[in-house]
Amino acid sequence: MNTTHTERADADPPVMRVSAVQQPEDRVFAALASPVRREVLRLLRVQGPQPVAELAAHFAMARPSFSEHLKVLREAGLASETKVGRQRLYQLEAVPLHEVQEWLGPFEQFWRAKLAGLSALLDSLEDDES
Amino acid sequence: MNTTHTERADADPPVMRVSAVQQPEDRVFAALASPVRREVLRLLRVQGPQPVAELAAHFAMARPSFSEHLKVLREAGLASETKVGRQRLYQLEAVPLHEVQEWLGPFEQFWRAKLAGLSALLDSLEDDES
DNA sequence: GTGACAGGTAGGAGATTTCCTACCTATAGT
DNA sequence: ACTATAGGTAGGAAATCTCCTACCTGTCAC
Repeated sequence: MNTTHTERADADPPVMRVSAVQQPEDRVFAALASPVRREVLRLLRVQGPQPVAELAAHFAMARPSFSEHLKVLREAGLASETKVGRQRLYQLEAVPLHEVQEWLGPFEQFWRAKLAGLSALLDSLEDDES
Repeated sequence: MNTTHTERADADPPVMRVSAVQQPEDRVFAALASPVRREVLRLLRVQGPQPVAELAAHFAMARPSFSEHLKVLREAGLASETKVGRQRLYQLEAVPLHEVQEWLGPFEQFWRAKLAGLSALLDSLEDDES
């Protein structure tokens, strides 16, 4: 049948308003949106902690630009720095990535179904609340 | 004279240049960067396929703005639409999320170590690059 | 001390994102 | 045919992102 009432829409259900202050989770997802920053995280993972210059060598951009990327990673909690002499060792902080993983978790059955060609299972899940 | 001939930097190792054309993976991560779009994906997951109006009811924004968000999700391959009469049913397409999951995979041991308080293990992995 | 080096901040240009209002297309019902 | 509904596109304002050059701070070497 039709829906119970006409679209009263934003009165009854919880309406999402994008808050001015960024939630921690938002910062993490936003940080991952840049290919440069994802590559930095990968480098920190496979090569371990290293100074800025060593990381920056992989990117064709001016140093201050790269510095900004590091700042975004720091503020998302994805990297930390340790001062060693006049250099700063950057280190991967992976815990926030765990939150991303947890966000993805509930979706897993869907792509699993799709990848296994089990569209039937998918459909049954989807039609379940109708 | 700011020529940087003292830096071996971008000669030897592969230098990352952010390509003008967005890779498919970039689109997916970029799509996930918005809290609005993540919430849309969640709604499609827990409530199944539904028309635009039903989805839009959860957000305090004008319809065309919401329409743009749907476009981003479509172009990232995260949602598909099916015309049904004069409405369009949007459906979750979860497969691209699998790629995100796979990107996260190699980081898992790091947050596992951290969450278990096994910093020792973490350090041994990091120093492994010899 | 002076100078070189590592890396950050300041401020701004240009591109992109995000939102808006106005308008268009397609379908359903009368 | 005419009107209402569903939802998209067009174009633009404002905010944000990404990059730059110029400059500043802190540390090592002399």
